[in-house]
Amino acid sequence: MQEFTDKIRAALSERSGLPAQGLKLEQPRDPKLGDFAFPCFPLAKALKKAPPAIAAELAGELAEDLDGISVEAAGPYLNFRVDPARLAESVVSAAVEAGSSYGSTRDGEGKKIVIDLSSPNIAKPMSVGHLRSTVIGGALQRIFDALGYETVGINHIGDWGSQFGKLIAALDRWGAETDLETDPIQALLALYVRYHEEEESDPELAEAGRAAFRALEGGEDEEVRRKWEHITELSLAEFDKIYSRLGVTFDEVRGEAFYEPYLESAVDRVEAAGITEMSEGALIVDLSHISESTPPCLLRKTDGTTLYATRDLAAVFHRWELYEFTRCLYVVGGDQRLHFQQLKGVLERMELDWEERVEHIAFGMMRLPEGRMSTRKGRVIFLEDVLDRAVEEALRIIHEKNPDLSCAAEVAEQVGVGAVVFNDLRRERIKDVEFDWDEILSFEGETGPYVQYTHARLASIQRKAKDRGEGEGEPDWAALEDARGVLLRIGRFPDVLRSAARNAEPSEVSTWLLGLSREVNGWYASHRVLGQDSGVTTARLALVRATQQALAAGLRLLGVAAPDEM
RNA sequence: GCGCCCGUAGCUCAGCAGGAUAGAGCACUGGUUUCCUAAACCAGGGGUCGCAGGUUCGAAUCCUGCCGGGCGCGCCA
Repeated sequence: MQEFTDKIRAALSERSGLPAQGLKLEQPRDPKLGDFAFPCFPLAKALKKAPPAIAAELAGELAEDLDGISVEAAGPYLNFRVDPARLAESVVSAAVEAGSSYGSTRDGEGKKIVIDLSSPNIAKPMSVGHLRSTVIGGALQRIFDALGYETVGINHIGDWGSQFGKLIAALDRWGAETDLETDPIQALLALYVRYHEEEESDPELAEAGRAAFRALEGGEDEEVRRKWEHITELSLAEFDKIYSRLGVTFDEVRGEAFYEPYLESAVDRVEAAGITEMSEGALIVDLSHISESTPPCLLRKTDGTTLYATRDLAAVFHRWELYEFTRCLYVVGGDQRLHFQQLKGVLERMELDWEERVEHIAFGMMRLPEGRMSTRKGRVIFLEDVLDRAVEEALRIIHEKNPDLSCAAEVAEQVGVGAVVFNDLRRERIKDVEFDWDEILSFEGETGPYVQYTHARLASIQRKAKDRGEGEGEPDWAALEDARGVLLRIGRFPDVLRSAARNAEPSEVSTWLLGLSREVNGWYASHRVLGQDSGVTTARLALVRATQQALAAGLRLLGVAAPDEM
């Protein structure tokens, strides 16, 4: 479709003298007005004429330049309409030829994008809260891949810090009475909760926790190290089960511990920049250049051990040296805004010019109706339970609506998990979401299953056409005149992807999928594909195919399966 | 107290880097299946775009203040 917009821009640029790139083509309010619109207001000043007069004049001139595109002035607007047959042929062919890679470009060739995603903490179960980073990050990685970037998805496991000292202390004290093998994460969680319950009234326990972390960080105590490694292995094995259901893979799975050997040099590097100071016994970087009230970044505690910020600093240095990224995206909740502001603040004070390539891709918090989730207080919803219930519900509906479906269990998994994933990617990532079972188990309206269902019906028509040997004639492209809405949606996909990547916003893809589904469902309800005049059937079938593939391409980027039957 | 984020229909959200009469879904009411999957489609009601100023030919969109909600604020991660 870009061929048409390029043509319009070029002609407009020629006639107005403005650079083609800056000309913004919009969609007319009412689709009846045209396919693209150009408001003439910005030209008024330069030409010293009223916008409607400019529009009228340009309409006449442009009509000569644009072959196959009609122009009409409507007040201060210029409305363009592409010849229906040309639009149909162009959009449908592009989508069908590209197939599952429709929307892909080479925009990002030679550029690297590092994405920090998921990043759960060891020894804690994955809650629906962790879903967000995993699913948003996974979608972003696929979107950037599709645009030709080289991406590096890093799962930065929270496997380090004083909490593991606490856990080891708890294990030392109560390990004998704990079964770690049957359900390791639940057992570890119970230990963690118990530690916190007893810590306050038991100074010895608190000291044991601190001592264990010191020993862990010191690296000389083999015993402590082994316990920590065991905890890590148990947890990672559990996480992998979820990741495989979500279809998420990583290029690197690195715990914070991985950066442990780099901590000293990271601190040295910051110190060498001459921006550190001692404050109340701790090593800090002052950040008052950001604002008077920005708290300093702590690199080292009074007892000499490092902190979260130190490790993230070591990690970002390491990533820069390894990849020289174009963008380094941290898909982390908005509650950590200050942390990333401080991290970037330190890089800024070090005068590293790549500081602005580091971005915090913040997302809203997942909350329960009764408030914030809290693992310690047992106020959490486990991701596994949500997936299981969604799949169960999908299976129930399949039995009800399509009892003959052959691979029902497999499709139920695709639909159930798809519903959960899509639901999370449906709204702008920045918005907080309140967890709601009814919403997540709903498969009607603006949901993943709605898009999947649309896809399945389009796939079904193609199967039937093949059986009957229909749709092999010369396509009568003009017959797609009244599928304009569908065509324009399909044609817009490459722009949607670019925008989604620029804004690191997967919801732009979900919104597009819902719009295309709505559009094609409306068309489907009033047009029959099979059994028409050969040219009409062929053209409609091609549209069906193009739409089906476009939907599949979009769903794939979001990490949602596109079953052919459901 | 200070800082950041959010605020569009009863509910959940779109509204594309300011542009034409603010759009969907859910819920509610009514309709559509001898016809390619009714997880669908069509029709209907429902809005002072939190409030007040400002910038502009033009503001849901940009700026300022206020209100409401969320999050955060040195040795946790």
